[in-house]
Amino acid sequence: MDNAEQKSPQRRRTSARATVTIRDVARHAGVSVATVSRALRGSDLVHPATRERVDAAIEELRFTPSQLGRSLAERRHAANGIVFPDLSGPYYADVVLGYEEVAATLGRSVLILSTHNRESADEMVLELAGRVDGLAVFGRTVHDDVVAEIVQRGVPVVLMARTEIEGADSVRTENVAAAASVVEHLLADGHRRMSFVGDPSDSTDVAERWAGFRGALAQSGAEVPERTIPAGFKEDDGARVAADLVADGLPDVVVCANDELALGLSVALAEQGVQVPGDVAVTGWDDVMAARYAGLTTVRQPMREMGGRAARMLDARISGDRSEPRHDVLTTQLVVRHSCGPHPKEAHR
Amino acid sequence: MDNAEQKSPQRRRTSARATVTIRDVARHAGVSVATVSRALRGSDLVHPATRERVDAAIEELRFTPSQLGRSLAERRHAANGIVFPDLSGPYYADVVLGYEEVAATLGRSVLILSTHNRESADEMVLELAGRVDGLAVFGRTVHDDVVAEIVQRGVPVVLMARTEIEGADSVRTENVAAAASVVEHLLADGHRRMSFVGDPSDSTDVAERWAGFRGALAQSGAEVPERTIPAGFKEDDGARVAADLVADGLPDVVVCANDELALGLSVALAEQGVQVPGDVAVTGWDDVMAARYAGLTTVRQPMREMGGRAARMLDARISGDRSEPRHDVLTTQLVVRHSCGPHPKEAHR
DNA sequence: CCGGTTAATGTAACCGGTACCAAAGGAGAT
DNA sequence: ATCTCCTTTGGTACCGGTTACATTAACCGG
Repeated sequence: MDNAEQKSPQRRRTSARATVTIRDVARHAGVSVATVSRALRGSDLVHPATRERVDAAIEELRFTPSQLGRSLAERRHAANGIVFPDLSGPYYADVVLGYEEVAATLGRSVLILSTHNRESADEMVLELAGRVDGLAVFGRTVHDDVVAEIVQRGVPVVLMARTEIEGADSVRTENVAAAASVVEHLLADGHRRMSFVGDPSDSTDVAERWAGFRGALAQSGAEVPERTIPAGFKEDDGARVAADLVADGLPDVVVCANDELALGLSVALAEQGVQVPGDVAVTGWDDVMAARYAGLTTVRQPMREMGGRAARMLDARISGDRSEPRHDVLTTQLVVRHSCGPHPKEAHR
Repeated sequence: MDNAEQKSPQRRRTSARATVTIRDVARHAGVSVATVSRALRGSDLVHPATRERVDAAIEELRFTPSQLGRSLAERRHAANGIVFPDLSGPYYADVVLGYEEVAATLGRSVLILSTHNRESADEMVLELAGRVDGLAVFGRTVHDDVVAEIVQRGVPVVLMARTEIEGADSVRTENVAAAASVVEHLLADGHRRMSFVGDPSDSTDVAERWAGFRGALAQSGAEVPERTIPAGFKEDDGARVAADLVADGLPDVVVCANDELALGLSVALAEQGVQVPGDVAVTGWDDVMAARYAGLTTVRQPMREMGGRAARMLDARISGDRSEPRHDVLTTQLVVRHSCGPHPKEAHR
């Protein structure tokens, strides 16, 4: 016993930053570390009087249990990760919001990682996977084999807005039918020649929207464009497209892969003297806040719910759910505003 | 030696999820754990041939070092936290974006926590503080004494958009002069009776904007309202204010504490037949994307840079910088748009 | 052929918790 | 008074890495 005290030669305790450990508390309270641990966890195997002594020691030493030690012993991180291509724009923020909200409620911290277009993205994601109990991955941020590797390592993964991968849950929004409803609405308004702006190879979502767009046009007998007008997701990309459109001749409608694109396009068109919706109708996708103020016709997606659902799915897997992977599809909603032209309501009802 | 093998009775290894540890690798490569560790860290104290054997073993066993074990041994988390009142709205997302971008570059993971208005916010933040090497705290999300506690615990803290606290760095944006410039611009346009919407007790920023607003009005000799029209930060809050304004009589200008408020207010006014800027001018703050499309006069703040700077400050502290706390103030910029009335440029130039 | 270096590796003690198992002590039963 | 049984507590082996220190082997000049 005396020896034990000798062994830990208590460095100058003047006021140095000596992190307080559970052993310090135990010594101070005159009990064993096991008892302190039990008191911490609220076990009922501790005598009230003892618990009081321990609590007093904790208070006095200002002890805070190390999350690291705890996690290592419990073999769990109590944290989930979420991976994004990019956090800019209003779209992703909502997903994170929903995710964080639910995760926090479930007692899990949230680690975020935005891959931008860094080459090191794959490594960063793998590293992240080693710090969490579960991982939500948005879109095509990482290669399929990286996701497979993580799944294979035993870390639950849920994919968001991305094609399914063996062994992982997924949540996405409905695109095909929504695209069709956009087209149908436009057709009913008398529009015929439609272009689609966006790059289907960029994301599963865009690919599906393009497919739905083509399908609906084909079914109606209207002219189906052979290819999309390729573009990214930013306002700048929209502006660039505007120039080409004016040069090449305007269609009746430009259906855009997202709102930022559509908004950038509209502004650029206006600057070149093209009236929206007078000369050309424009639609977007996402229903971001700016779309409301710009009067943009668009498709609303429940981004926040998507995040929340991803967090819940992960929680279930981490908690031991071993059922077949789930693949949820959230419904979307056409929001008609001014940018697709005055709707002749009388014409169809 | 034979005994050692007995001791770890290798559970069914059919295909079970037996996490591979550094000791497995060591055994497999026929070296000690120290050597494996050295090989992992890229120490030059490992013979090339040995390194090769170790690498082969790592590859074969698909070994990934546990971040937990590593962090515990190294006594660092390699992660930073960022705390928000709420992640909704375009404003915070930008800060997180800037923060994450820089933190990732510096090799630190990012943990986010949104306190919403949960009662347990304080505990959650304290818990978070135990998982990170440094913490960025936005606005009045947590009480001063909680921040002080964290600082005192030795965790570097940087405050964003919040009054300074002993021992912590801070970054904020300039408010007083910006508010004055808004007022001056409006006065130059001939406006006189101005109201301010927002709750100064809500945030340091709002308090400073209100102060700058009053100061500039007082200096010009114009009438200074005694109190603000209290409101939160959401579009709904703006809509509620609109009703009161119409009932009580309109001023010439309504200066709002942020853009969402201003936008919600404008729409609600329009619905009640009040023209903006014809009957009343409206200004906001933040310059969110929707403000551009709504033509809202506002003040632009470098949110992204604020986040980035916070991340860099934290990094310096974590890396051992012991200099006096820094308090950075970022400059803001008045953005004049349609909502404050046609600017009679000729009048003053 | 030998003491002194230097390179390469092994041993084991941490890091800060959790939890299994054994042990001590008191109450109640016989 | 003795024997169970139950409550409470202590000792200690983990969790999975890092690293100080010891050890061994090879190489050097004299």
